[in-house]
Amino acid sequence: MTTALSTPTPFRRKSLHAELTDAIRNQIVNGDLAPGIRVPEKDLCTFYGVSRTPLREALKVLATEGLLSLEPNRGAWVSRITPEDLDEVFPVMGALEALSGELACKHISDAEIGHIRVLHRQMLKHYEKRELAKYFEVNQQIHEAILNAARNETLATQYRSLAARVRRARYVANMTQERWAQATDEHEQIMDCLETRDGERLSYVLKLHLENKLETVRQWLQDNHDPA
Amino acid sequence: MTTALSTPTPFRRKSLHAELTDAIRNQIVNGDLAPGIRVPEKDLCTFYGVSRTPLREALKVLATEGLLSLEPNRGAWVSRITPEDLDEVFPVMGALEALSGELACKHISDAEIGHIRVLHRQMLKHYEKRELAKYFEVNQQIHEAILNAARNETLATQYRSLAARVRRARYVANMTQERWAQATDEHEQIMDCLETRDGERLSYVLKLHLENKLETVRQWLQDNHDPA
DNA sequence: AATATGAATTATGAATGCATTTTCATCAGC
DNA sequence: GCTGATGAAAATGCATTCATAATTCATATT
Repeated sequence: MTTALSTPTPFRRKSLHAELTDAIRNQIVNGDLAPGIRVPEKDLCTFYGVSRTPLREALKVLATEGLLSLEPNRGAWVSRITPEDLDEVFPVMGALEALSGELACKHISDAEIGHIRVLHRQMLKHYEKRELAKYFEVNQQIHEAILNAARNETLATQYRSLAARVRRARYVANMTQERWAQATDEHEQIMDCLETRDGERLSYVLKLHLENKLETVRQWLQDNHDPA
Repeated sequence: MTTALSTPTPFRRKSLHAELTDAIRNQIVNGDLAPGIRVPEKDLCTFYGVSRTPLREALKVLATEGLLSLEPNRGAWVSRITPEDLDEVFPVMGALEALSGELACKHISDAEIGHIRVLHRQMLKHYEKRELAKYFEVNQQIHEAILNAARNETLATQYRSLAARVRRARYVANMTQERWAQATDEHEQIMDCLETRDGERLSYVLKLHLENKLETVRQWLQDNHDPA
């Protein structure tokens, strides 16, 4: 009874609202749509060449993700990032990241550790050349790989949702040389923990790593805060 | 400059899609819409007497919350609760609840502790009379009060979202006398931690409490699992 | 009888249109 | 000059309509 087609591999095109959600989310996360600005439906409709119906569905989703705030009859704004937001979000991310470290050490394969090792070396090279953007890029890939190793989609989804909210700040946060060196050192420890599969310590290091990152982002926000 | 009206309290009627979201969420969480069943748009439209546009917006939101699953061109289903789901969700809830305990002990006021003490006594009475539904009700209020004491809306939102997903199971989970006694004892400890503001221990107890709850729910799921 | 095929039915995806609310420019009154 | 009123313009909320994909059911074929 086994044929070449015995394994079902359904392929379905994403619906428009889903694609819009992803596209607009990217626009927000990479700062293309700046925090605080209004987002009239009409503008996005003409930009994407779609009607209001699927667009509005996307806006509702992004609002529940915390990237937009909607006011009835008044439309959508890109959520602002206040210092209070950071103080709220980072502890939660810390708890989730700690859990991800713990679980990752339980489930991670040798191949995955190897892959992260490769990413780690790439990141170090970007650090030496002071290529901030590329550093961030690889950095994010490492954290993503750890998250995947935790084998918990619920955890990953929740974490990514929060990360998206603060990543907008992280992108522009210019680290001091000192902080950058420290972060790199912390990543060295993270690598160690993974290779020895020391979940408890990884949990601790990741949380610390994030707390230090909070300081960086908070600093940036103080320097660049826009008047309400 | 502080007047009676210094705190802005904008007064806006919720929009229809928001009310629908809440209403349908309740239907799902309290089991009125059972896990696994199809949810045709038309049925909900006639039930609520609304058109498809706001309804569909609500469905998108509930899908991002994990209560529904949507398949393009095929419609919506109430998410099933599998043992794998529980194994994913509970650890994440555990991490969040641990954090909430830690934060609550930092911020909770004497009045709030007093209020929780009142709820605690109520719960004990329901336990003695073996009133399961009322016990659950007050139980939930206690956890909600702790969550509020943590003073972190982000945390609260994330936690509630996960709690909603498993509450459907919790409602029907019939506890053994043994487990019930144990849970009550754990709540005694929770109360102690709050009154001594021992965040570290509360964190630990809440996590343990949740792990035990997982066992109960998992047991129920084994007994009542419906065939896919 | 069992399976496969294709038309009819039904459901969802997306665009359009109308009603209501906000916004904003203009102007009257103090 | 500032406050508040008025009406036009614009934006949002929701219903309806059209398009397209999925499902169902009758029919044909083996």
